[in-house]
Amino acid sequence: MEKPIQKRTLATRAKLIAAGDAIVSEGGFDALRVEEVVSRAGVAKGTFFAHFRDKDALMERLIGVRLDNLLDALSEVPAPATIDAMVDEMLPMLQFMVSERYVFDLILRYSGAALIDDIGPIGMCIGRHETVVMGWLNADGLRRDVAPKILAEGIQAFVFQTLALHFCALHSDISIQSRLRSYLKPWLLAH
Amino acid sequence: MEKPIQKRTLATRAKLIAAGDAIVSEGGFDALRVEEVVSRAGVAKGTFFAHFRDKDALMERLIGVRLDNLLDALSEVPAPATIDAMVDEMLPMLQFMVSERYVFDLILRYSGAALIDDIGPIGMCIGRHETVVMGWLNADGLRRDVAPKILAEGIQAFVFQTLALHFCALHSDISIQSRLRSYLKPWLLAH
DNA sequence: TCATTTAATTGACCGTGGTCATTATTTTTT
DNA sequence: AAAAAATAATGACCACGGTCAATTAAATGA
Repeated sequence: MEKPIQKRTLATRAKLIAAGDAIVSEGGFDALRVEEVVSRAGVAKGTFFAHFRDKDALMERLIGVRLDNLLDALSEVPAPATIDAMVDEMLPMLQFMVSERYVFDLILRYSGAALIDDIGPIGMCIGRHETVVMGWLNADGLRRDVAPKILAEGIQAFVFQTLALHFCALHSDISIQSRLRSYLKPWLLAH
Repeated sequence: MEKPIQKRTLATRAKLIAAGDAIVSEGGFDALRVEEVVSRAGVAKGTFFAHFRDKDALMERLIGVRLDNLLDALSEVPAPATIDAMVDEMLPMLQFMVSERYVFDLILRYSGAALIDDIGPIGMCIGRHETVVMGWLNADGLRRDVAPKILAEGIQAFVFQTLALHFCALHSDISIQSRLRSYLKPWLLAH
């Protein structure tokens, strides 16, 4: 069903991604310029857009790789027994998400799939995260009156709320962890 | 403490806002171009940026006005007695928020204040909304074990989650109302 | 009223993402 | 192996947000 992709195509794409990755590790995601990517990759500008719909599509891939690494680690750990432990496990991923405002905005925008058939790397990661978290919801003391799917979606909602408020000067006196805990305890605990 | 603002300044700003408003009502927020705004207002491009930090600052004002109108209506109604009624009351505002992807993204990005002293129109509206909603939380049957402030922030989180999923093809089979209800019932109801 | 200071306006210019007709390369057909 | 068809790469070009030194108009002081 798949058309055979030329080796040249793969090579070019790899060069573009490598170039983008290098730029990001030097100056952060916000510093990435398409012109810089193509000049480092040694291709013309048009080539970039033959491989990626737009700049954000490359961004998504670069961010997706990092999220995937964090998720690999996350899916290894045993289900945390308390909300505090749950928050602690999620912390590295949250810290990456707020490492740059640009990154957070992008994750927010692409966390849902735009079209059914082009769910991007970030959407995939959010889905993976939801699955991992859903697997934690059998711990003792957690409520059983709500479907795990809804519970997991709620956790997502609170994560995004927490991170959004983190960027807000008015509310940045509270740490990410303690704010997230203050949402998750009433959401998840049986009472 | 305020420097007296020239009448000319006010007039120019009003012309810019009127022009922007006209463009938006003709073609939507996404269709607004700064060049078009200044040409309709009969001023030079630089003038625009003397009045607004950037394009989004005008956008925020235009969206803010519409949100304020919706909030005026919302703050008039008596506190809804059920979750269903609560969702129904919020619906007009939610529908505006998802009227354009562009609008939703902008509201999301500016719903928190960037700096303590420049909380923008959208941030103000989100704050107003939170206050209105917080006033609803004394209804019978709602939980009392969580601070109203946290409860209200949670409602915000679920609203954004609901709207985000609304834009996601994978999840758009469920209506905004029913999804929001499925979050708010477990969040707000005593059990 | 005129000179001086302060504030508003101008528009040529720039950075950067994205397009597309043309050219070059690879694959398929004969 | 040559011709034809399909795919990839090119770079001049455009759109559009945003900047800033120069200019013009308004407020203030004498």
